[in-house]
Amino acid sequence: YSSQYNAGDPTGVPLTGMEYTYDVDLEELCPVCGDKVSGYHYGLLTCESCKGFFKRTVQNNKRYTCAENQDCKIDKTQRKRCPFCRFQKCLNVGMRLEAVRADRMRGGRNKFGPMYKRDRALKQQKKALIRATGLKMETTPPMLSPDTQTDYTFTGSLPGLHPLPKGILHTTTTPIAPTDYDRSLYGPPSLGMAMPGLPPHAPLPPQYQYASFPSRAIKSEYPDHYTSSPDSVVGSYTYPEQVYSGPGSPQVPGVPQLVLEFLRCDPDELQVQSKIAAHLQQEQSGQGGKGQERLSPFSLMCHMADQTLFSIVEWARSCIFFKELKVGDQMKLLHNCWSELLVLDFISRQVQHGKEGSVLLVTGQEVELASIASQAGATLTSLVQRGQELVEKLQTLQADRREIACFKFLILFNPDVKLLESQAFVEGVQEQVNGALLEYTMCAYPQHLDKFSRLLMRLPELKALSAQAEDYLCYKHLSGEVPCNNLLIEMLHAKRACA
DNA sequence: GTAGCCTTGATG
DNA sequence: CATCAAGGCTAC
Repeated sequence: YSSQYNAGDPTGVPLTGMEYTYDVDLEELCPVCGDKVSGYHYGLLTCESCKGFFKRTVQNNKRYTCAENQDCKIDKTQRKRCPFCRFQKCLNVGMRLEAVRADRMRGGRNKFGPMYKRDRALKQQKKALIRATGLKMETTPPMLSPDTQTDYTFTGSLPGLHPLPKGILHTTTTPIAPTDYDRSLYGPPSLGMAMPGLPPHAPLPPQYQYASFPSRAIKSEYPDHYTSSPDSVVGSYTYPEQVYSGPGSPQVPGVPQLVLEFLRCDPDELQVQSKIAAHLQQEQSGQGGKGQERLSPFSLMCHMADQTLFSIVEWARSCIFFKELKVGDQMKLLHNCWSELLVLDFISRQVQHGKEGSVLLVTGQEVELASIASQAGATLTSLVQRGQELVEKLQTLQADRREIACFKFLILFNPDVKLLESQAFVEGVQEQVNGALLEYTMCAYPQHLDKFSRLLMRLPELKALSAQAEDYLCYKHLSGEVPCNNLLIEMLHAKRACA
């Protein structure tokens, strides 16, 4: 049923990507039926009728059956025909069962309030960005689920608390500490203040839900058959981590502790997106006094890559194992693999969200492959092409978030890097990560026993691709086309200096 | 059962 | 006091 994912694009206008697109607000349409949105309901913007339908279904614990093949098209005119498929779609697009109140209390706010607020802010930011850069937006931004949020409450060290190692960063921008403002609003209050030294898995107080609304009540009220949509749904990358697990629930079976830790280290995608989008906007408005002179698409991409690199460095510096290393070793490792991490970041975004025929940027902007082919040079086009081939292979393999998270560590802790103070440690980490990834793939995908080795085979390809990308960047740099004060260039120099 | 409009009440 | 997402009501 995930084939209906793209239904919210009634215009079908093949946007060329690089030009200003008229503000036909696709987001104003209900993701379930395409009717007019009346506000946020049960987790996302929907129309009034789907809101009511969802409420009735959940409150009255309704069960429907589909007379066809459970893949009925749901639109404004046909939404009444198959409630089964309509409800399926409601769940698929992300409507939240927990937002229907078991106690039927009226008025007030629930825990989604801050998420709505955040989503609004992000939408506005994107709108401003589209004006500034002239790039098309992704039509269906993934909404952050509060459940996912709690995964990130253990932030380790905040970037910005310590100055970055001298030499790695002294460019125009200083990294801004992520606003933990929102984060603390989502998470349980006690977690929001995550005390230093507190074990990340400390038992949690049982209730942060609605007052007089025990979380257990939610589970019993709305049986699993709603929530447990098996992961086997092909291509359903919407909310892979959404499985509801109550506070203090035991760890996810089959997922090694280390892999869970890697996921915890992963930065919040929307936060990065919003930060980089804001930065680019600022960059853009600083150009040409009357706002007429836009940055070229290429230099825009450079800035984007540059900012992504910043976030990658931030990620590395705060994540398990890496933060134990001396700064000198940290730099050596990063100098060695920055481009691979950058390419992997791009690739994994395409694997998870990418639609065929276009690529998704860190900023949430979407660019048609056709427009790249027509506007970019041959080298860049072929780079993107190779990237897409790798994306397809990873999609075929069904590489998931956890595996990608392992990839990042395998790349970062490269035992081939010479002259490390903690050579043995790095080798040890590499081995541990390999073990964890193997264990995970065997447990999670027992039907694909060779998944581990197939995944590993992609790493050399990634390396080759990133090397090619580096060469390209070097060439562009030599011809003076890369904006100066660029972390990319600094990394490039540092690496070539080592070699 | 559907869907448009109404009432409610915590939040800022 | 305004906002706005919850639930409620009711003509179709």
